[in-house]
Amino acid sequence: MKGKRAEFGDKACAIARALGVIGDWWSMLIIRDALAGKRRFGEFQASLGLAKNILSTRLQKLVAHGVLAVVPASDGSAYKEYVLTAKGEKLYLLTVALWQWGEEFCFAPGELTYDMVDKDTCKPLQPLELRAADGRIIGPRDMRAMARPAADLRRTRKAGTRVRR
Amino acid sequence: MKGKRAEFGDKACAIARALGVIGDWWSMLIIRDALAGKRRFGEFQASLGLAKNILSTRLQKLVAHGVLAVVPASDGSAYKEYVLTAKGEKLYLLTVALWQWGEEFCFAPGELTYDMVDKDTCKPLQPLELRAADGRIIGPRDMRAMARPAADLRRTRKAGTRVRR
DNA sequence: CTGTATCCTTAAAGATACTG
DNA sequence: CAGTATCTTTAAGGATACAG
Repeated sequence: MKGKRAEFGDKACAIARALGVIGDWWSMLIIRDALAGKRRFGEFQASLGLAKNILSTRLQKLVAHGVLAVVPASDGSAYKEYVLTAKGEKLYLLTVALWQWGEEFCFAPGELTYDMVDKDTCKPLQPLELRAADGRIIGPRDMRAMARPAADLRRTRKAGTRVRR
Repeated sequence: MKGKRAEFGDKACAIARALGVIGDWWSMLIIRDALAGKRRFGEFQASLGLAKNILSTRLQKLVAHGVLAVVPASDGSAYKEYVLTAKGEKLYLLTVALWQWGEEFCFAPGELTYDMVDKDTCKPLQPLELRAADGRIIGPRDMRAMARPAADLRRTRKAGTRVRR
């Protein structure tokens, strides 16, 4: 988070690169709000309570990385709205992983919090599960990193620039 | 990441709290290494290439939050080893979410990277899927936050202090 | 080899004023 | 309301010396 210090965007590790994009304390909260349907500068600011210049910087960074896109305001005003791209929307899995972990381990019993629910039924979502190719559930010690070319199982790069809605 | 600035640890949002614990640029990489089996100070330092004092601070913070635990060195030396607690191990889902997103969106075609594979078969893991209580797959726009008491679906708080291995 | 303690640099976070 | 531009603060990150 210093800046001159470590640069994560060019590391060979996918985790490091992802952190280079959304690995600061505000970005994932912006994503959370965007997933909740927020799109205006003021909505984000009111929700997050951070300084406007900081929010401005963060939004610009996320736009530069193709996570958010700027579109004309839907109410006909001259302002911008910030909407998730396909790349940004895909962060919902990360959001949920963060949410479920935080909920399980970062609250004292009885503390009030919010839960992620299925929009249709309003029932809680299942905890995320990781599965092997054959469907077996994979635990923390059943996996490892393995070198291979990045090309094969990825979608087109342009997908990241398509906007939601 | 500044410090005096925003405090995330006491927010009502589980995401904010989780970010208060592992929401900086180094912690998730330490977790990644710990999941890969690293446990010694020097192993982390060599792998991450960060200053020793920073690593020391990060390790202490993770220990303080119950993500890592200090155990006597397994080789009989007087040194410490840092092992994941159950709370820390559970971060493997977050790690994989980060990994899969980074791999899909943060690499140019043809760039070399590492993949997460099933340790037994060495085959790639399935992309994470989010499911509703009834098993339906949930996309980014099929969920929302809902207020409720934190007490009901959480495990015991002590689980976080149990160490791995 | 493991760390901790110091010192330094810098840029991230905040406050705030200002423009459209 | 929506942002940009300045200015200040401060602590995070780094380098390095030092201790067990």
